[in-house]
Amino acid sequence: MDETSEREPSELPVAMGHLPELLGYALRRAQVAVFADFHDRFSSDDITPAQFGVLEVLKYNPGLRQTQVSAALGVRRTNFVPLFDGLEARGLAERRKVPADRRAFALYLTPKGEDLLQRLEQRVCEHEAKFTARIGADGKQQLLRLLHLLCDN
Amino acid sequence: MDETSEREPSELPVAMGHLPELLGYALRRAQVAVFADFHDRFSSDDITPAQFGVLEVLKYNPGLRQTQVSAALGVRRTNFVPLFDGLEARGLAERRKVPADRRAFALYLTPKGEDLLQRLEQRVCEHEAKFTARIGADGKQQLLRLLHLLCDN
DNA sequence: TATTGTTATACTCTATAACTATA
DNA sequence: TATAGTTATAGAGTATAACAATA
Repeated sequence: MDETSEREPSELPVAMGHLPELLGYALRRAQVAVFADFHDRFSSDDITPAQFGVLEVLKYNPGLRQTQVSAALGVRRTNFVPLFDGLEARGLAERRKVPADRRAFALYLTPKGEDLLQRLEQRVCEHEAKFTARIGADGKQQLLRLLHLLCDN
Repeated sequence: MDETSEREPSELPVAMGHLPELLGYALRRAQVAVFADFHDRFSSDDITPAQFGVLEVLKYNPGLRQTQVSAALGVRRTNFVPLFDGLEARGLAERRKVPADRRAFALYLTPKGEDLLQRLEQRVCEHEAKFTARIGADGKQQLLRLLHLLCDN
């Protein structure tokens, strides 16, 4: 194949227009990059970011009601059911009946879930460190501040 | 209902543990917030962020091959097919045969697509302005810089 | 009547394998 | 043998409606 004529279209860089200046586009790309690294590190443990979030909330709020956990994480209560089922089936967390309200379940980590979470938290720090290395510790604090401002209105 | 005893669990704020300091968690929340606003503004035009990205890339790279467009946007070529089909069916963009390579398609905006994109771009500025108001113009530039550093390695 | 948790379901996104027609 | 585009398909993630048990 003739190199000069063949490479004609593919060697030119693609102009992205205004996309790089759009917050939504930049946020999506960054989120995909960070979640991909999370997946690389934790798929062998069968832990997704959403599952990690549930474990983390239960650690600091043992006994919270199912609907409160799902609301805090921005997951609809209907989608939270299979999400928590997976953790419970693996013995990482459990539902307990609440005498005061027989409709409700209070959620808790099991000892096994606490152990796993502790080990996960250490490795999450390494995951964070990978990206902190790219933007610096100050950069990370600035970034978190700006991201929270974006959400919290 | 007795207010003091009833509110016991729901009135306490939920502790989010380390989640607010995790880049992935903060990025996801911010992205959801920004995309929700995009959806509010553009769902009546049946335009998703991904479709807007395609139109934008075609505006600045008319005649680019299908695979190049999908690669530039981080969409697998197999998923790009129905994405572009939707735009083509609505007369916003089109595939043209390439004489030099009869396997390939070169992609173009139609005049109708150019018109729509111009109107979309104006309204995307309003969408951006909503979030820029929360973090300031400097904040936005800092945020974009940090987000790009996070991806570009 | 309203709320908690659940089921069923549907729609979008994303991911893989395999096909066709060309190169 | 490799590449461009396509099809089929399967798995997540996310959305709504409706139900049973309980408040």
